[in-house]
Amino acid sequence: MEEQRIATDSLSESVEATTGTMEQESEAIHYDVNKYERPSVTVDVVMMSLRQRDLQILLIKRRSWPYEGMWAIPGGFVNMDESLETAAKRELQEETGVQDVYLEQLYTFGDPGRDPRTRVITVVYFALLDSERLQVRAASDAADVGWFSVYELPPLAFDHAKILDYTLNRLRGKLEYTTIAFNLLPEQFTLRELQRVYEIIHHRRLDKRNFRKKILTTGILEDTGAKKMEGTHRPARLYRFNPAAEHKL
Amino acid sequence: MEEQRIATDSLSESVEATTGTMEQESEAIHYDVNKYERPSVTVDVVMMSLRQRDLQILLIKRRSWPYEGMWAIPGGFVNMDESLETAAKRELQEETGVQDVYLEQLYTFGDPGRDPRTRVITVVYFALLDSERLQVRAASDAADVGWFSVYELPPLAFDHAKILDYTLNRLRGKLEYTTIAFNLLPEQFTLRELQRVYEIIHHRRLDKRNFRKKILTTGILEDTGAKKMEGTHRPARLYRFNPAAEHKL
DNA sequence: CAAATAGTGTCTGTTAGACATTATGGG
DNA sequence: CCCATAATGTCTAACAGACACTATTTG
Repeated sequence: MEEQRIATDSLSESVEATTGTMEQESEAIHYDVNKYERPSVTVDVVMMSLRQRDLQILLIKRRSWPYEGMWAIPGGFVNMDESLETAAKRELQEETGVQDVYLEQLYTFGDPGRDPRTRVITVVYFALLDSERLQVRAASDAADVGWFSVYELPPLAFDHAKILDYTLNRLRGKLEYTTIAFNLLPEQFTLRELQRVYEIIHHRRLDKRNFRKKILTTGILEDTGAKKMEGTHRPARLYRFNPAAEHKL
Repeated sequence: MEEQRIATDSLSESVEATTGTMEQESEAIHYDVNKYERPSVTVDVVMMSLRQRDLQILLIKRRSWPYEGMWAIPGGFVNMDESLETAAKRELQEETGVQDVYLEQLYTFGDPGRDPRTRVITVVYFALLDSERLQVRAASDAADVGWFSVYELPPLAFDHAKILDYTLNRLRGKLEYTTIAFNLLPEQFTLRELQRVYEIIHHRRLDKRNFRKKILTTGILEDTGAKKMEGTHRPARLYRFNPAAEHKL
């Protein structure tokens, strides 16, 4: 697995920008911060979770122009004193009340004219939310916030359909060579539940024996000893993700 | 291959930003573009090429504070009326005089305080330059611009070492499942030259027979019929990349 | 004992990697 | 004919995918 739990940590710390066009200035004091017109910068966060055995994302309904009444990916301005990741976490907190989730920077969209109000550059993050912790807040959703299946999306504001397309592809790609899937599950889970994560994201059925063989031989799972009993059938072993074996996937 | 030649084309066109915090405004006319303080946005471009059988990148020497005298990745402000990609292309053009190269958005760094002058958010792109076309301009390099081996870098301004680390990892990863390597070669090339690209980027030797078998069975190469004769030995077949077979890699 | 889901192994085709010799051109 | 590099095939181990039956629990 390439990413840390908070995927951008290792990179966004103290990385500095080059400022080639400023080079004619020879002293800090000569630099005029108001010399150039500046774009607005926002952060949008694609929040995904497994709900009702489906891969769903959180959208908000726009209450004003432009695209009034349409659904959109939640986002907001980056404050002058907060990092991009902090802004994304704030957005997450505001919309879902959840903290400490998998968060990864996806892509930055910055075409002029993309927002009719002013020049807006948006950095898109995506977050994966553990289905169990999310249940708590599920009921508190306001009327203009909703979870939607990524496979049955409503018409979206701006070009958000493309962003989601991109997100889903990224998620699918990383599923194979990272441990990203565990972020969608509670701490303990059964192999069947893990298989379901893969099936829902890839949108196709997998062979149970091959799946279990593949996962178990990597040694990435740890048997908790506990079992999950539900319904009238044989109980399933509960496993937990073993971060120490992360490199094996 | 996931990326197009200009990798961001399919995504950066007409994608729009959400602006959750603006929702209290109900009419366009009420929106005050000067309401919030805004960060500066720059684009940095990591330009890579194969030179002297080495993977090299272009750096510029800083002439002013901060990090005066240190080497840095070239970059500059994004103009209000140009897209991020256009800004990156402009940067490329200014530094190398080359157009129509592989260009891909990498990551956006935006921590506050990363630039002591003001809040600067930088979108980092990386470009791969065909070694042959580059030769033309090689001599015109000014004293404060230089090509450096990614394996022997000078001390870098800001946290540019981390950016390059990230870039190199991305390049290595994509080498396996995309046709990115062809962007470092002229239109026609021998199998040995292609192998060398892989060897230099992975920084280890590859087995000639296995490499050729793997590449040729994908059908991604087209025999031009021509041969490359140089030195006192058997001439090598010249191939060309067949974009129609791109999906096979 | 019926219903429901958990749990398990074999065979086969494909792929990755180790490895050595012959071919063809120029001087 | 010498030198230098191009070009080629086989064997083996690991992995991916197809495929069917037994185990354990509740009611």
